[in-house]
Amino acid sequence: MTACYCAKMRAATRKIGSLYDEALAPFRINVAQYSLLRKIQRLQPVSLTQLGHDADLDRSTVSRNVRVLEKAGLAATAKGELDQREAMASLTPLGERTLNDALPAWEKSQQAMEARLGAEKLKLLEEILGAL
Amino acid sequence: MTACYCAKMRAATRKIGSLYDEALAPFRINVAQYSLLRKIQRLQPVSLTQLGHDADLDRSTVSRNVRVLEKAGLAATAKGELDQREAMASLTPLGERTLNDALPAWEKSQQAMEARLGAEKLKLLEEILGAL
DNA sequence: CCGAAATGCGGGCATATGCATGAATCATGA
DNA sequence: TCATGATTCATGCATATGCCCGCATTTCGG
Repeated sequence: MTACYCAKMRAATRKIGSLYDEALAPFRINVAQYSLLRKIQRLQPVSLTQLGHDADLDRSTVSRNVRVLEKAGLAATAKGELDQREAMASLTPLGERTLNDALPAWEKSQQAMEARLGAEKLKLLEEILGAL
Repeated sequence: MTACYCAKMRAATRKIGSLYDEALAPFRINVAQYSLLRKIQRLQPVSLTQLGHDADLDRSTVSRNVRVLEKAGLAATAKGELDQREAMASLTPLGERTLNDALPAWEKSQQAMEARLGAEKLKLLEEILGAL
């Protein structure tokens, strides 16, 4: 009986995620928050729906995750000017600073991945993940 | 700026997971539950700690996930005979039957992965995930 | 221009996950 | 035997995630 590809991916993702989380812990964010902050930074001001599309996340998930960032003072939301229904997210100065401060830790994690897998496999992994 | 390997893995895992979840939905279980049920089936009777080791999950996570399976009537726990501290998990007849019934759906999902990636990449993926 | 359909959101409900803590039990050494 | 330390769990706290529903706003057809 073959092993479950999905279960393996889930386990590997948990493991890798905990490494990134550990590296980002000094900045009081986890890798999910780091990724979301990056997306907000790149797209701001951005509606939650758009963030969800970009991150492949359910809109309600984005809504709650952004709220956590708001509570932490890293992001802020404001009603859209054109469309009053939209909640536009953007980074606070603290959010920007946190991303800057955390960058080396993130890069270190990226390098840890490269060290563990090697450039070749890493490239393949990216290709495979992209194909999914 | 390179993309975050971890974020990509997380996104890909969510996507794949939802495919398996969809396939397993008729049996009222998701892929996390399917995996846990399989592990229990393979090791039963098995302590929650051992399950956690095997699944690379926190003990408390296993504890709660097993409780969900119990509520669904798919698994049961009993105090260990040798060690009263241990909660030994095993499948109920319904759990066994559910696993049997769900097997084709799971296999279909596995085959979908093969169809999407091809045998070669899939083998690489397994190798890479194993190396993590 | 106005009512219906579409869209964007928040909240409720449920599971998954990890960490820290405290209770129960077991093992070990004095 | 008994106190101490180790082990096994459950629970509280927090985040992540998805689905569904109801509300507000926007858009669009008549």
